[in-house]
Amino acid sequence: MPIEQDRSQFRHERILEAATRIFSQKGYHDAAMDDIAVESRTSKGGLYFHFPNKQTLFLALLDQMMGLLRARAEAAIAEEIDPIRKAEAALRVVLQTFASHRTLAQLFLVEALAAGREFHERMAASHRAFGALIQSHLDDAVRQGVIPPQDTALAGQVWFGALNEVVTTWLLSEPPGPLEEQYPALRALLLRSVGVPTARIFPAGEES
Amino acid sequence: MPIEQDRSQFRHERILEAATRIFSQKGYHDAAMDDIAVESRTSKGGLYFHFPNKQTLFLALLDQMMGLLRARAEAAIAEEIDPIRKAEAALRVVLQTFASHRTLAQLFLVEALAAGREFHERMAASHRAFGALIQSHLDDAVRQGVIPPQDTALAGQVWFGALNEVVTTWLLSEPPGPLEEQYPALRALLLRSVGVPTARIFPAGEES
Amino acid sequence: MPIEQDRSQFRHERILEAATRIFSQKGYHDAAMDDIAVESRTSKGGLYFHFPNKQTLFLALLDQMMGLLRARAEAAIAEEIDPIRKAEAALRVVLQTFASHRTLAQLFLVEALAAGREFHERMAASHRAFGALIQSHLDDAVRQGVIPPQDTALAGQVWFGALNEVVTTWLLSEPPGPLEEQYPALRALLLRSVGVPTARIFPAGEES
Amino acid sequence: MPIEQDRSQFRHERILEAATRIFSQKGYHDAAMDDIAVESRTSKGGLYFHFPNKQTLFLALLDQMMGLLRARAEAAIAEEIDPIRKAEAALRVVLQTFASHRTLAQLFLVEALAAGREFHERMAASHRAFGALIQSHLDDAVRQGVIPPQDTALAGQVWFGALNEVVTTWLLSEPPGPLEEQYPALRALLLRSVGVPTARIFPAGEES
DNA sequence: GATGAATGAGCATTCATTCAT
DNA sequence: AATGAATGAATGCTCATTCAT
Repeated sequence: MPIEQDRSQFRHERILEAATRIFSQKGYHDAAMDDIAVESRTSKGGLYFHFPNKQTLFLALLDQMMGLLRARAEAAIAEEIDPIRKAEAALRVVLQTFASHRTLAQLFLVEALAAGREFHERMAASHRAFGALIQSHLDDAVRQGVIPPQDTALAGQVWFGALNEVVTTWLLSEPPGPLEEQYPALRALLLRSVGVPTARIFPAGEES
Repeated sequence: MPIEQDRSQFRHERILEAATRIFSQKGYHDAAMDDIAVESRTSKGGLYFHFPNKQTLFLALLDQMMGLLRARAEAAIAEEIDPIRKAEAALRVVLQTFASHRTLAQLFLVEALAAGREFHERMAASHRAFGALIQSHLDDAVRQGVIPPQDTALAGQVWFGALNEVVTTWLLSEPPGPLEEQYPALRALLLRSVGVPTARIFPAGEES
Repeated sequence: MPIEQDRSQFRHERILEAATRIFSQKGYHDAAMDDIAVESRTSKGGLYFHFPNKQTLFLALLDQMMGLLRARAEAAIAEEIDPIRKAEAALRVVLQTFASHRTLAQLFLVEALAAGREFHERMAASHRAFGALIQSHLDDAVRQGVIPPQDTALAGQVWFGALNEVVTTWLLSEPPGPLEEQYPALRALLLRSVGVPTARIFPAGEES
Repeated sequence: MPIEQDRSQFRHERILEAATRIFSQKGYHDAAMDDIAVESRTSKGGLYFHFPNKQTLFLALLDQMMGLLRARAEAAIAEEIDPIRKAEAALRVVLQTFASHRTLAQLFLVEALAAGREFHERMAASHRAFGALIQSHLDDAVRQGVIPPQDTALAGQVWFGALNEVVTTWLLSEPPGPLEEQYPALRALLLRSVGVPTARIFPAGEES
């Protein structure tokens, strides 16, 4: 019954979209399953047919988003050869993705913590994953002698924390300004933080 | 009736302490006013006499904590003359304070977001305040020519974001390791990020 | 605050009465906590203040009823000296109590099983208790040589089972006839079952 | 299409068997139609094709069981000539059947009440039927002068009630002991209850 | 000031039943 | 005949907040 399957899958996705909207509008706790049912033009029973409970539905959203970020980041990284440029690419892509998906960013950076204890471990894992990604390329850079030996694990955390803060500030500011404009300065700060020579940071000498 | 006033104030504080424990144990949403009433050996009515509602009680906690952080930071800053050392002092003190008050850190960095929309603006303000503190000293450093001109507002955000991430990771890790050991490396990264000369970062040449 | 206590206790009892009515009207499962709240002129929250959940409320009812039966039976038994007469008294009193409290009987004999697994053990205990009561007096009778040695535990069960069946049939019959008229014949059957001589059963020789 | 008919009938039976298992495992209310569908390797739609609703499905089970009991009892009764022995046979067979089909007994004696109001009349009818069966043979016995004239309708009820209690106690006891061992003592009690001479009850004089 | 009983809106979840395919 | 996705009414329970005493 491919037709039925398609329809079911379509509804599945419609629910995910609706949930994204509702959760990021109202926050995890204030979002009622009823709201999501209405928004996805489904019945409450239909919702529960596709997702066993509210928590799982929210987790599905986070996982979906992690997948998106990871895929984009990996694609961008693959296009670069130089390890520093790889790390830069990861930073840039995540910033861009958040910039163009404010709703998702809201979910990922704010609501995920707000959703309660159960999600903390999951979030910690996401943060670790991003940190590890940066770290691996910084390690390459160290190996190649581009930057001095250092605590690259911490550097990964610092990069993600900085990104996180910039995006969160943007999320909580009303009205939101252009997030992407922050990228060059952020890039400069973070590159400098790991000891990338100034010459490499400002190729044409355009110190801000 | 100064005695009664004392008693009232004493109870006020007992409630705050109890609330701190309960909120950081259970999280904002899962903490019931009942729990706090019991923990503070008061009645529910008593609670509501001192605080008009749950939100306000939680806000009082955040404000108290902000006050503590601010006081400590300002004291530490006042002891330094050099602007870079002032900025460093702020960073160090906040890290130390969180390290020695895990419960407060939990509340401030995790639960505050979890508490819902109503707190977002407040949190944004806290973040801005810390960022501005760092920024002001970095601006002095720029003025003195110690570091190059740059987007010091962003730098302030980056410093706080980095700190935030490091502490949060520590909060969510089981079992928690020693947070303060991270300080030297974090300091180095952040000083370097704003262009402090390596010679100043590692005075005796002890590159890690 | 004895006044408040009184009021609270009064409400407690009003809830129990309302619950008795609703449960025996609709049965355990079809009785909604809402129904009971309305019937007891309370709010749902008020209900839950007095009883932590539906099950506990129902159990309180059963316990209350067990207490009533036990008290009446013991009082009646205490008035008799002869062990056979004591056993008879228990039988008679329980029959009478059920006859005059149809609602309670419904709850005790029908709904208690219908309420589900969780109550089975409790019901089994009630049955055992009644059986043991009969048994103890039959044992006395055996000891005194009034009736032959026999499996008095089983006899206790038989007596209660017989009573149970007669009452249940009456409960389920529409319209209900006079239950107490059944007593003499039931008494005769049960006395004969344990070997009480016919002469003692029909003192004046009034065989039915 | 006899083959299809067979298949349908086969499925019909598979559903009944599955329902028996599920209902007696979980009880009427906690048994979900979904559970039964899975257990019978059918779909929910399939279930509803064979039985219009949950109630009807459960009734079908009860009817099936009543039929089994009736058939066995009648067969056993037919083998006896003496009316007392006929009544005894009915008693013995029902006890044996319950003893060897614990699941069915559970359904018949416990869950049937738990299933709610709608089943009460049906159950009453079953009880009446068994009572009437006993009664008819006791009436014969009275007519033949084997036992004294008495309220045989009540006696039928007493016999069934006693049996019911013994079996139910066994059902609710953990772990279940051997039910059939109770038969001789139960028989003696019940025969004596209707006035069967002791000599007939213990042919070889083996008073327990 | 303090108490704690009472309120009631709110919500996640279940499940018998339906029906398009 | 059979499937299983969808429906939606029903319900037990929670908890911030109020208020008579």
